[in-house]
Amino acid sequence: MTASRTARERVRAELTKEITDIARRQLATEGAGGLSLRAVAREMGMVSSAIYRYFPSRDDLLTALIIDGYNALGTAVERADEGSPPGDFAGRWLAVCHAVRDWALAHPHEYTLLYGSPVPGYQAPEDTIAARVRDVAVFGRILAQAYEAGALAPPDLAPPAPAALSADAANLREIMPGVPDDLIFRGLTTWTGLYGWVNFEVFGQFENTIQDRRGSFEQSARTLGALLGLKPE
Amino acid sequence: MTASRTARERVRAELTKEITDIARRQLATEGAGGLSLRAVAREMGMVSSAIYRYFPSRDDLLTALIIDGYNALGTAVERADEGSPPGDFAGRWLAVCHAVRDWALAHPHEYTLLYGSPVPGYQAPEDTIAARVRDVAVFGRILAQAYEAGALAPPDLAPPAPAALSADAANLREIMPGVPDDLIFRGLTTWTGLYGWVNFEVFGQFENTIQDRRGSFEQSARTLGALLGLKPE
DNA sequence: AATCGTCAAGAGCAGTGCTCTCGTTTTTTC
DNA sequence: GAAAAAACGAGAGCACTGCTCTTGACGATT
Repeated sequence: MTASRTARERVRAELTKEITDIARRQLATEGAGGLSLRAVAREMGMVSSAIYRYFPSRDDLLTALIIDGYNALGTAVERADEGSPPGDFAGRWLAVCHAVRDWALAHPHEYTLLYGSPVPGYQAPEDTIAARVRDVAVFGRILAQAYEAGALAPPDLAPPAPAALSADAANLREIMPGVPDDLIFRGLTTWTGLYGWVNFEVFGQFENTIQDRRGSFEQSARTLGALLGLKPE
Repeated sequence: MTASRTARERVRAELTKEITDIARRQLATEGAGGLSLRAVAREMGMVSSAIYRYFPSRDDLLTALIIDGYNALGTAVERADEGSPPGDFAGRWLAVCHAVRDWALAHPHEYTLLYGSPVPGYQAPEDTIAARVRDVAVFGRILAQAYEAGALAPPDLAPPAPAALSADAANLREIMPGVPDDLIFRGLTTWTGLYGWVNFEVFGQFENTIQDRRGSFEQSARTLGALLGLKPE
């Protein structure tokens, strides 16, 4: 079966892709709630029930789009990271921040699917977790490498992470190997801070408040980077 | 008309409240997408079309719930702030953080309505902005008072806010009067950081990652507070 | 060549938001 | 106090949704 894909399998793969493409376009224009299997079928010249041969339910289609979204975002973040000199950790962090923001602004509805509120009645299955961690993995790598290289000079802020959190720190260390507890939690704060900003911007919370979004964002990203001890070169 | 409310006006107000109450219950159990005017009507023993006498569309019902939500969250945050000694700025900040998180965890679907992705095809009307700013107003007040009292010792992080952002800083100063530009943007970073965390937790991003959510959150809140120069007493 | 699995099509079910009309009731106006 | 006006609940109906089931045709496998 691995050898020669039958014609049927080929056309099936093509139709599946066509469905997700149309669905992604609908998603981009209408948003997650406006995604309609019937409309997709209509646009394909199919009858609505035929779609169910390819996606057993609307949620399964959504899941496919979500996985695609995680991968697209992950790829964008990875590319951005690779575009900076490996030793310029502050620059890499900033590049990652902009990659996340740029991608989110370019694909607001897909971003919403990933980091916005869960779709009504839908809950992400396990299939998504593999793709979900790609962006944060990049961040963890930067932080771990910067720490290992001794390039971090984190400011001496008040409270170190209490010992009670060491178990969670150990979990998080999978993504940031070798990093001490306190810095792990700073990293967590930094990461959620990044997405907090992007959420606010994508969801329109800055509508009448901030004009220079990119400038303010960069300022925020730099501040968060400084929190980790990342010094611009 | 202000004098004697007619019987009709009274029953109208009561029915309106009953509708929003039932809708809020539905929202709590089903989520935003599962909110159905027909279901509300059914539960009230009314015919579905009658609801439209009170709310001209589903979006208007949602708007009412959103305004209620902003007010509930605003009240919770204000109460939390008042529960701390006025001079203990770090304590007030921490109390506000926990108030936001506690309210969000207690009313996840309402929180989603406020800070999650916008509901499909729905965009918040102007009516909401009055209630929307209550929580951030509390934060701005704490920061402004702390600065005025000379209680802030913000760490010397790398980049001060560039002059290009001074216009936006001036806007934000409405909420944090007297605070210098750089601190205003640190405040913005702090605030978005808080909601970034809460979003991650409410939307299930921490599901298999963090066990001690409250502890980790507090660590993050303290770190963000330290970023502002808030020193615990 | 016959069989078996896959497929598109169509009808149909239950549900949705929303509109319109039709009597009835309440409020306002004269 | 009677007449006009406004508000109201009920009901039918439209267009739409996700989803299921059945039917008949096509393609792949033995």
